[in-house]
Amino acid sequence: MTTKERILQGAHDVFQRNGFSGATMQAIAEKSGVNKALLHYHFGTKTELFHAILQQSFSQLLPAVFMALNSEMPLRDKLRNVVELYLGTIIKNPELPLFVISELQRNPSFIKKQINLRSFPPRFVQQVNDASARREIIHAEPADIMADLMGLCILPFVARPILQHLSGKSNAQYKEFLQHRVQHVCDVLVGGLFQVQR
Amino acid sequence: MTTKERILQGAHDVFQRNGFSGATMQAIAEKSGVNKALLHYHFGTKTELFHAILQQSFSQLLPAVFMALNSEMPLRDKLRNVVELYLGTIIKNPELPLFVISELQRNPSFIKKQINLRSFPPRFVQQVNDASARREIIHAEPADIMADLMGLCILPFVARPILQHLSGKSNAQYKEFLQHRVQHVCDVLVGGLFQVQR
DNA sequence: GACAGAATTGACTAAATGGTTAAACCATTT
DNA sequence: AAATGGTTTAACCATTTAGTCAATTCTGTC
Repeated sequence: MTTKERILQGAHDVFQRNGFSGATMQAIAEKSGVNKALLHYHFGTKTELFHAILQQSFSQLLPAVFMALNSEMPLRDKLRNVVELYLGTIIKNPELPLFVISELQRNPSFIKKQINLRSFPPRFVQQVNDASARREIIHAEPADIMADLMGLCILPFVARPILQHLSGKSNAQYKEFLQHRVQHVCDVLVGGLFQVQR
Repeated sequence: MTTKERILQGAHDVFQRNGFSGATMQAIAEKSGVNKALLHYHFGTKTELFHAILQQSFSQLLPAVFMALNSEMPLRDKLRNVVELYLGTIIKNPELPLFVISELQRNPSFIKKQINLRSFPPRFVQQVNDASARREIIHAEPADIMADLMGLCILPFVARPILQHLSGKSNAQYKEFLQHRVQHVCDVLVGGLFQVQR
Protein backbone atom coordinates (compact mmCIF):
# COMPACT_ATOMS: atom_id res chain seq x y z
CA MET A 1 0.00 0.00 0.00
CA THR A 2 1.61 3.22 -1.16
CA THR A 3 1.81 6.28 1.03
CA LYS A 4 -0.62 8.20 -1.12
CA GLU A 5 -3.16 5.41 -0.68
CA ARG A 6 -2.61 5.34 3.08
CA ILE A 7 -3.33 9.04 3.17
CA LEU A 8 -6.44 8.65 1.06
CA GLN A 9 -7.62 5.91 3.38
CA GLY A 10 -7.00 8.02 6.48
CA ALA A 11 -8.60 11.06 4.92
CA HIS A 12 -11.59 8.98 3.93
CA ASP A 13 -12.10 7.80 7.51
CA VAL A 14 -11.65 11.19 9.12
CA PHE A 15 -13.69 13.17 6.59
CA GLN A 16 -16.45 10.61 6.62
CA ARG A 17 -16.76 10.68 10.37
CA ASN A 18 -16.38 14.41 10.90
CA GLY A 19 -17.25 16.14 7.65
CA PHE A 20 -15.11 18.78 6.03
CA SER A 21 -15.19 21.35 8.83
CA GLY A 22 -14.92 18.81 11.60
CA ALA A 23 -11.85 17.14 10.14
CA THR A 24 -8.35 18.46 10.77
CA MET A 25 -5.23 17.83 8.73
CA GLN A 26 -3.51 16.78 11.94
CA ALA A 27 -6.12 14.11 12.61
CA ILE A 28 -5.80 12.82 9.06
CA ALA A 29 -2.02 12.71 9.35
CA GLU A 30 -2.20 10.73 12.57
CA LYS A 31 -4.80 8.35 11.18
CA SER A 32 -2.56 7.76 8.16
CA GLY A 33 0.61 7.54 10.24
CA VAL A 34 2.48 10.26 8.35
CA ASN A 35 3.65 13.77 8.95
CA LYS A 36 1.13 16.52 8.38
CA ALA A 37 3.33 18.31 5.85
CA LEU A 38 3.18 15.22 3.69
CA LEU A 39 -0.51 15.72 3.14
CA HIS A 40 0.20 19.08 1.60
CA TYR A 41 3.10 17.68 -0.38
CA HIS A 42 0.86 15.08 -2.00
CA PHE A 43 -2.47 16.83 -2.16
CA GLY A 44 -1.90 20.57 -1.89
CA THR A 45 -4.68 21.92 0.29
CA LYS A 46 -7.29 20.50 2.62
CA THR A 47 -9.96 21.39 0.09
CA GLU A 48 -8.23 19.48 -2.71
CA LEU A 49 -7.77 16.43 -0.53
CA PHE A 50 -11.39 16.64 0.49
CA HIS A 51 -12.57 16.88 -3.08
CA ALA A 52 -10.61 13.77 -3.95
CA ILE A 53 -12.43 11.91 -1.17
CA LEU A 54 -15.84 13.32 -2.01
CA GLN A 55 -15.38 12.43 -5.66
CA GLN A 56 -14.37 8.89 -4.78
CA SER A 57 -17.20 8.50 -2.26
CA PHE A 58 -19.79 9.74 -4.67
CA SER A 59 -18.63 7.46 -7.42
CA GLN A 60 -19.04 4.50 -5.08
CA LEU A 61 -22.64 5.39 -4.51
CA LEU A 62 -24.51 6.18 -7.71
CA PRO A 63 -22.75 5.19 -10.95
CA ALA A 64 -23.27 1.46 -10.47
CA VAL A 65 -26.92 2.08 -9.74
CA PHE A 66 -27.24 4.20 -12.85
CA MET A 67 -25.73 1.47 -14.96
CA ALA A 68 -28.26 -0.99 -13.59
CA LEU A 69 -31.07 1.49 -14.17
CA ASN A 70 -30.01 1.74 -17.79
CA SER A 71 -30.17 -2.00 -18.48
CA GLU A 72 -32.69 -3.73 -20.73
CA MET A 73 -34.50 -5.48 -17.90
CA PRO A 74 -38.26 -4.89 -17.41
CA LEU A 75 -39.00 -2.16 -14.89
CA ARG A 76 -40.35 -4.39 -12.16
CA ASP A 77 -37.30 -6.66 -12.05
CA LYS A 78 -34.99 -3.72 -12.54
CA LEU A 79 -36.27 -2.02 -9.42
CA ARG A 80 -35.73 -5.16 -7.33
CA ASN A 81 -32.31 -5.47 -8.85
CA VAL A 82 -31.31 -1.90 -8.10
CA VAL A 83 -32.58 -2.04 -4.54
CA GLU A 84 -30.44 -5.09 -3.89
CA LEU A 85 -27.43 -3.49 -5.51
CA TYR A 86 -27.85 -0.17 -3.74
CA LEU A 87 -28.53 -1.63 -0.31
CA GLY A 88 -25.63 -4.03 -0.78
CA THR A 89 -23.29 -1.13 -1.38
CA ILE A 90 -24.56 0.84 1.58
CA ILE A 91 -24.40 -2.08 3.99
CA LYS A 92 -20.72 -2.41 3.18
CA ASN A 93 -20.17 1.30 3.81
CA PRO A 94 -22.96 2.53 6.05
CA GLU A 95 -21.64 6.05 6.55
CA LEU A 96 -21.29 6.80 2.86
CA PRO A 97 -24.79 8.14 2.13
CA LEU A 98 -24.94 10.67 4.93
CA PHE A 99 -21.44 11.86 4.18
CA VAL A 100 -22.12 12.40 0.49
CA ILE A 101 -25.50 13.98 1.10
CA SER A 102 -24.33 16.37 3.82
CA GLU A 103 -21.28 17.51 1.98
CA LEU A 104 -23.04 17.92 -1.35
CA GLN A 105 -25.60 20.04 0.44
CA ARG A 106 -22.80 22.34 1.56
CA ASN A 107 -20.87 22.16 -1.73
CA PRO A 108 -23.70 22.26 -4.26
CA SER A 109 -21.37 23.61 -6.92
CA PHE A 110 -19.33 20.44 -6.67
CA ILE A 111 -22.13 18.58 -8.40
CA LYS A 112 -22.02 20.62 -11.57
CA LYS A 113 -18.24 20.81 -11.68
CA GLN A 114 -17.10 17.37 -10.69
CA ILE A 115 -19.89 14.92 -11.18
CA ASN A 116 -20.33 13.58 -14.66
CA LEU A 117 -23.82 12.16 -14.25
CA ARG A 118 -25.90 14.65 -16.17
CA SER A 119 -29.37 13.14 -15.95
CA PHE A 120 -31.27 9.98 -15.09
CA PRO A 121 -30.43 6.98 -17.29
CA PRO A 122 -32.43 7.36 -20.52
CA ARG A 123 -33.75 3.82 -20.58
CA PHE A 124 -35.04 4.19 -17.06
CA VAL A 125 -36.72 7.48 -17.91
CA GLN A 126 -38.34 5.88 -20.96
CA GLN A 127 -39.62 2.92 -19.00
CA VAL A 128 -41.07 5.02 -16.22
CA ASN A 129 -42.80 7.42 -18.56
CA ASP A 130 -44.19 4.58 -20.66
CA ALA A 131 -45.37 2.60 -17.67
CA SER A 132 -46.92 5.71 -16.16
CA ALA A 133 -48.69 6.61 -19.40
CA ARG A 134 -50.03 3.05 -19.78
CA ARG A 135 -51.20 2.98 -16.17
CA GLU A 136 -49.00 0.00 -15.37
CA ILE A 137 -47.73 1.99 -12.43
CA ILE A 138 -49.30 4.84 -10.52
CA HIS A 139 -48.79 8.30 -11.94
CA ALA A 140 -45.11 9.08 -11.31
CA GLU A 141 -42.04 10.58 -12.90
CA PRO A 142 -38.47 9.28 -12.78
CA ALA A 143 -37.47 11.70 -10.04
CA ASP A 144 -40.27 10.33 -7.87
CA ILE A 145 -39.14 6.77 -8.19
CA MET A 146 -35.52 7.67 -7.74
CA ALA A 147 -36.46 9.53 -4.58
CA ASP A 148 -38.55 6.62 -3.33
CA LEU A 149 -35.79 4.17 -3.98
CA MET A 150 -33.04 6.20 -2.38
CA GLY A 151 -35.17 7.28 0.55
CA LEU A 152 -36.33 3.79 1.41
CA CYS A 153 -32.79 2.46 1.17
CA ILE A 154 -30.76 5.06 2.99
CA LEU A 155 -33.01 6.08 5.84
CA PRO A 156 -32.19 3.25 8.24
CA PHE A 157 -28.53 4.18 7.83
CA VAL A 158 -28.65 7.95 8.02
CA ALA A 159 -31.17 7.91 10.87
CA ARG A 160 -29.76 4.86 12.58
CA PRO A 161 -29.14 6.42 16.00
CA ILE A 162 -32.67 7.63 16.45
CA LEU A 163 -34.33 4.63 14.83
CA GLN A 164 -32.32 2.14 16.81
CA HIS A 165 -33.02 4.04 20.00
CA LEU A 166 -36.76 4.13 19.38
CA SER A 167 -37.01 0.50 18.37
CA GLY A 168 -34.93 -0.59 21.36
CA LYS A 169 -32.84 -2.92 19.21
CA SER A 170 -29.35 -4.08 20.06
CA ASN A 171 -26.63 -3.69 17.46
CA ALA A 172 -27.08 -7.30 16.41
CA GLN A 173 -30.85 -6.91 16.16
CA TYR A 174 -30.46 -3.76 14.12
CA LYS A 175 -28.13 -5.52 11.74
CA GLU A 176 -30.71 -8.23 11.28
CA PHE A 177 -33.34 -5.57 10.71
CA LEU A 178 -31.17 -4.13 7.95
CA GLN A 179 -30.89 -7.53 6.32
CA HIS A 180 -34.66 -7.96 6.19
CA ARG A 181 -34.98 -4.48 4.79
CA VAL A 182 -33.92 -5.55 1.30
CA GLN A 183 -37.04 -7.63 0.89
CA HIS A 184 -39.24 -5.10 2.61
CA VAL A 185 -38.09 -2.20 0.45
CA CYS A 186 -38.61 -4.23 -2.72
CA ASP A 187 -42.12 -5.13 -1.61
CA VAL A 188 -43.12 -1.62 -0.69
CA LEU A 189 -41.56 -0.01 -3.73
CA VAL A 190 -42.75 -2.48 -6.35
CA GLY A 191 -46.06 -3.05 -4.60
CA GLY A 192 -46.64 0.66 -4.14
CA LEU A 193 -45.90 1.57 -7.74
CA PHE A 194 -47.45 -1.39 -9.54
CA GLN A 195 -50.87 -1.29 -8.02
CA VAL A 196 -53.71 -3.38 -9.29
CA GLN A 197 -56.84 -1.45 -10.16
CA ARG A 198 -59.38 -1.58 -7.38
CA MET B 1 -38.06 39.97 20.53
CA THR B 2 -35.67 39.61 23.45
CA THR B 3 -31.91 39.44 22.99
CA LYS B 4 -31.80 35.82 24.03
CA GLU B 5 -34.33 34.99 21.32
CA ARG B 6 -32.38 36.96 18.72
CA ILE B 7 -29.33 34.91 19.60
CA LEU B 8 -31.25 31.66 19.41
CA GLN B 9 -32.55 32.68 16.02
CA GLY B 10 -29.08 33.57 14.74
CA ALA B 11 -27.58 30.41 16.17
CA HIS B 12 -30.33 28.37 14.57
CA ASP B 13 -29.57 29.83 11.15
CA VAL B 14 -25.82 29.49 11.39
CA PHE B 15 -25.76 26.02 12.94
CA GLN B 16 -28.35 24.74 10.52
CA ARG B 17 -26.42 25.94 7.51
CA ASN B 18 -22.94 24.97 8.69
CA GLY B 19 -23.29 22.30 11.32
CA PHE B 20 -21.57 22.40 14.68
CA SER B 21 -17.97 22.40 13.45
CA GLY B 22 -18.63 24.70 10.54
CA ALA B 23 -20.29 27.36 12.66
CA THR B 24 -18.32 30.00 14.53
CA MET B 25 -19.41 32.00 17.52
CA GLN B 26 -18.35 35.12 15.62
CA ALA B 27 -20.70 34.29 12.75
CA ILE B 28 -23.55 33.67 15.16
CA ALA B 29 -22.86 36.96 16.92
CA GLU B 30 -22.91 38.86 13.63
CA LYS B 31 -26.07 37.13 12.45
CA SER B 32 -27.74 38.02 15.76
CA GLY B 33 -26.35 41.55 15.77
CA VAL B 34 -24.69 41.29 19.17
CA ASN B 35 -21.22 41.08 20.62
CA LYS B 36 -19.63 37.67 20.71
CA ALA B 37 -19.04 37.81 24.45
CA LEU B 38 -22.76 38.08 24.91
CA LEU B 39 -23.25 34.61 23.55
CA HIS B 40 -21.09 33.25 26.32
CA TYR B 41 -22.78 35.44 28.88
CA HIS B 42 -26.19 34.00 27.99
CA PHE B 43 -25.34 30.46 26.97
CA GLY B 44 -21.96 29.56 28.41
CA THR B 45 -20.18 27.55 25.75
CA LYS B 46 -20.62 26.87 22.06
CA THR B 47 -21.61 23.31 22.91
CA GLU B 48 -24.36 24.41 25.25
CA LEU B 49 -25.75 26.86 22.73
CA PHE B 50 -25.63 24.16 20.10
CA HIS B 51 -27.46 21.70 22.29
CA ALA B 52 -30.20 24.22 22.86
CA ILE B 53 -30.62 24.55 19.09
CA LEU B 54 -30.45 20.83 18.43
CA GLN B 55 -33.02 20.16 21.12
CA GLN B 56 -35.36 22.75 19.68
CA SER B 57 -34.85 21.51 16.12
CA PHE B 58 -35.48 17.94 17.04
CA SER B 59 -38.64 18.75 18.89
CA GLN B 60 -39.97 20.49 15.78
CA LEU B 61 -39.54 17.35 13.78
CA LEU B 62 -40.83 14.26 15.53
CA PRO B 63 -43.07 14.89 18.57
CA ALA B 64 -46.04 16.10 16.52
CA VAL B 65 -45.71 13.06 14.28
CA PHE B 66 -45.61 10.80 17.29
CA MET B 67 -48.75 12.31 18.66
CA ALA B 68 -50.51 11.69 15.36
CA LEU B 69 -49.18 8.14 15.28
CA ASN B 70 -50.69 7.56 18.68
CA SER B 71 -54.22 8.63 17.74
CA GLU B 72 -57.23 6.32 17.49
CA MET B 73 -57.49 6.58 13.70
CA PRO B 74 -57.34 3.38 11.61
CA LEU B 75 -53.86 2.65 10.31
CA ARG B 76 -54.49 3.45 6.67
CA ASP B 77 -55.89 6.92 7.34
CA LYS B 78 -53.31 7.51 10.02
CA LEU B 79 -50.46 6.97 7.60
CA ARG B 80 -51.91 9.45 5.10
CA ASN B 81 -52.43 11.86 7.94
CA VAL B 82 -48.89 11.56 9.23
CA VAL B 83 -47.33 11.92 5.79
CA GLU B 84 -49.24 15.15 5.27
CA LEU B 85 -48.27 16.43 8.69
CA TYR B 86 -44.61 15.45 8.37
CA LEU B 87 -44.16 16.76 4.84
CA GLY B 88 -45.96 19.94 5.80
CA THR B 89 -43.48 20.53 8.59
CA ILE B 90 -40.49 19.83 6.40
CA ILE B 91 -41.65 22.02 3.53
CA LYS B 92 -41.78 24.91 5.99
CA ASN B 93 -38.24 24.17 7.19
CA PRO B 94 -36.46 22.20 4.48
CA GLU B 95 -33.04 22.14 6.12
CA LEU B 96 -34.28 20.71 9.39
CA PRO B 97 -34.09 16.98 8.62
CA LEU B 98 -30.53 16.92 7.35
CA PHE B 99 -29.37 19.11 10.20
CA VAL B 100 -30.94 16.93 12.86
CA ILE B 101 -29.85 13.70 11.22
CA SER B 102 -26.24 14.76 10.64
CA GLU B 103 -25.75 16.18 14.07
CA LEU B 104 -27.42 13.29 15.86
CA GLN B 105 -25.12 10.96 13.96
CA ARG B 106 -22.16 12.82 15.42
CA ASN B 107 -23.72 13.24 18.88
CA PRO B 108 -25.40 9.86 19.38
CA SER B 109 -25.26 10.24 23.13
CA PHE B 110 -27.47 13.31 22.83
CA ILE B 111 -30.39 11.05 22.00
CA LYS B 112 -30.35 9.16 25.23
CA LYS B 113 -29.61 12.19 27.37
CA GLN B 114 -31.81 14.90 25.91
CA ILE B 115 -34.58 13.34 23.90
CA ASN B 116 -37.59 12.20 25.83
CA LEU B 117 -39.13 10.01 23.17
CA ARG B 118 -38.39 6.56 24.48
CA SER B 119 -40.07 4.31 21.93
CA PHE B 120 -42.58 4.30 19.08
CA PRO B 121 -46.10 5.34 20.08
CA PRO B 122 -47.77 2.29 21.64
CA ARG B 123 -50.99 2.54 19.65
CA PHE B 124 -49.03 2.65 16.42
CA VAL B 125 -47.00 -0.38 17.44
CA GLN B 126 -50.16 -2.25 18.34
CA GLN B 127 -51.84 -1.43 15.05
CA VAL B 128 -48.85 -2.43 12.95
CA ASN B 129 -48.34 -5.69 14.75
CA ASP B 130 -52.04 -6.55 14.56
CA ALA B 131 -52.31 -5.65 10.90
CA SER B 132 -49.17 -7.59 10.12
CA ALA B 133 -50.38 -10.67 12.01
CA ARG B 134 -53.75 -10.54 10.26
CA ARG B 135 -52.11 -10.10 6.85
CA GLU B 136 -53.85 -6.80 6.27
CA ILE B 137 -50.46 -5.38 5.43
CA ILE B 138 -47.31 -7.09 4.23
CA HIS B 139 -45.07 -8.54 6.91
CA ALA B 140 -43.51 -5.52 8.64
CA GLU B 141 -42.63 -4.14 12.00
CA PRO B 142 -43.10 -0.60 13.29
CA ALA B 143 -39.47 0.33 12.64
CA ASP B 144 -39.93 -0.66 8.99
CA ILE B 145 -42.92 1.55 8.48
CA MET B 146 -41.35 4.42 10.37
CA ALA B 147 -38.28 4.10 8.17
CA ASP B 148 -40.39 3.96 5.02
CA LEU B 149 -42.35 6.99 6.03
CA MET B 150 -39.38 9.10 7.03
CA GLY B 151 -37.28 8.01 4.08
CA LEU B 152 -39.94 8.73 1.48
CA CYS B 153 -40.61 12.13 3.02
CA ILE B 154 -37.18 13.52 3.68
CA LEU B 155 -35.18 12.30 0.70
CA PRO B 156 -36.18 15.00 -1.77
CA PHE B 157 -35.04 17.56 0.79
CA VAL B 158 -31.79 16.05 2.02
CA ALA B 159 -30.72 15.02 -1.48
CA ARG B 160 -32.18 18.04 -3.22
CA PRO B 161 -28.98 19.24 -4.92
CA ILE B 162 -28.28 15.98 -6.65
CA LEU B 163 -31.92 15.15 -7.41
CA GLN B 164 -32.64 18.57 -8.81
CA HIS B 165 -29.50 18.43 -10.90
CA LEU B 166 -30.33 15.03 -12.34
CA SER B 167 -33.95 15.87 -13.06
CA GLY B 168 -32.97 19.17 -14.65
CA LYS B 169 -35.72 21.03 -12.82
CA SER B 170 -35.70 24.73 -12.07
CA ASN B 171 -36.30 25.87 -8.52
CA ALA B 172 -39.94 26.51 -9.31
CA GLN B 173 -40.33 23.12 -10.95
CA TYR B 174 -38.70 21.44 -8.00
CA LYS B 175 -41.08 23.16 -5.62
CA GLU B 176 -43.97 21.89 -7.64
CA PHE B 177 -42.45 18.43 -7.58
CA LEU B 178 -42.34 18.64 -3.79
CA GLN B 179 -46.01 19.60 -3.69
CA HIS B 180 -47.03 16.56 -5.71
CA ARG B 181 -44.89 14.40 -3.50
CA VAL B 182 -47.45 14.36 -0.68
CA GLN B 183 -49.92 12.42 -2.80
CA HIS B 184 -47.23 10.21 -4.30
CA VAL B 185 -45.74 9.23 -0.95
CA CYS B 186 -49.16 8.38 0.43
CA ASP B 187 -49.91 6.22 -2.59
CA VAL B 188 -46.63 4.35 -2.49
CA LEU B 189 -46.63 3.87 1.24
CA VAL B 190 -50.23 2.85 1.70
CA GLY B 191 -50.32 0.94 -1.59
CA GLY B 192 -47.06 -0.82 -0.83
CA LEU B 193 -48.07 -1.90 2.64
CA PHE B 194 -51.74 -2.74 2.09
CA GLN B 195 -51.37 -5.06 -0.81
CA VAL B 196 -54.20 -7.17 -2.13
CA GLN B 197 -53.51 -10.87 -2.36
CA ARG B 198 -52.44 -11.87 -5.85
C1' DG C 1 -30.88 61.54 41.18
C1' DA C 2 -28.20 57.85 43.42
C1' DC C 3 -27.65 53.08 43.74
C1' DA C 4 -27.53 48.08 42.43
C1' DG C 5 -27.61 44.57 39.50
C1' DA C 6 -28.06 42.92 35.04
C1' DA C 7 -26.80 43.41 30.14
C1' DT C 8 -23.41 44.55 26.72
C1' DT C 9 -19.02 45.62 24.79
C1' DG C 10 -13.95 45.91 23.22
C1' DA C 11 -9.69 44.16 24.13
C1' DC C 12 -7.32 40.27 25.28
C1' DT C 13 -5.44 35.19 25.73
C1' DA C 14 -4.30 30.53 24.84
C1' DA C 15 -4.93 26.89 21.94
C1' DA C 16 -5.72 24.94 17.53
C1' DT C 17 -5.40 24.99 12.66
C1' DG C 18 -3.95 25.23 7.67
C1' DG C 19 -0.06 25.93 5.42
C1' DT C 20 5.28 26.74 4.54
C1' DT C 21 10.16 25.77 4.50
C1' DA C 22 14.64 24.13 5.07
C1' DA C 23 16.82 20.22 6.21
C1' DA C 24 17.17 15.19 6.34
C1' DC C 25 16.36 10.79 4.24
C1' DC C 26 16.34 7.36 0.70
C1' DA C 27 16.61 4.95 -3.62
C1' DT C 28 18.69 5.01 -8.15
C1' DT C 29 22.09 6.27 -11.54
C1' DT C 30 26.70 7.31 -12.96
C1' DA D 1 31.08 7.17 -3.54
C1' DA D 2 29.21 11.17 -5.46
C1' DA D 3 25.34 13.18 -7.50
C1' DT D 4 20.43 13.46 -8.31
C1' DG D 5 15.60 13.77 -7.58
C1' DG D 6 11.75 12.37 -5.21
C1' DT D 7 9.96 11.66 -0.34
C1' DT D 8 9.45 12.69 4.55
C1' DT D 9 10.07 15.25 8.69
C1' DA D 10 10.52 18.80 12.52
C1' DA D 11 10.10 23.35 13.35
C1' DC D 12 7.93 27.32 12.31
C1' DC D 13 4.33 31.05 10.90
C1' DA D 14 -0.01 33.55 10.37
C1' DT D 15 -4.65 33.25 11.18
C1' DT D 16 -8.69 31.78 13.32
C1' DT D 17 -11.32 30.44 17.19
C1' DA D 18 -13.54 29.64 21.78
C1' DG D 19 -13.50 31.66 25.80
C1' DT D 20 -12.30 35.50 29.52
C1' DC D 21 -12.48 39.90 31.81
C1' DA D 22 -12.56 44.47 33.16
C1' DA D 23 -14.91 48.40 31.91
C1' DT D 24 -19.16 50.59 30.31
C1' DT D 25 -24.04 51.11 29.56
C1' DC D 26 -28.66 50.23 30.60
C1' DT D 27 -32.79 49.55 33.65
C1' DG D 28 -35.48 49.51 37.33
C1' DT D 29 -35.91 50.85 42.51
C1' DC D 30 -35.63 53.70 46.45
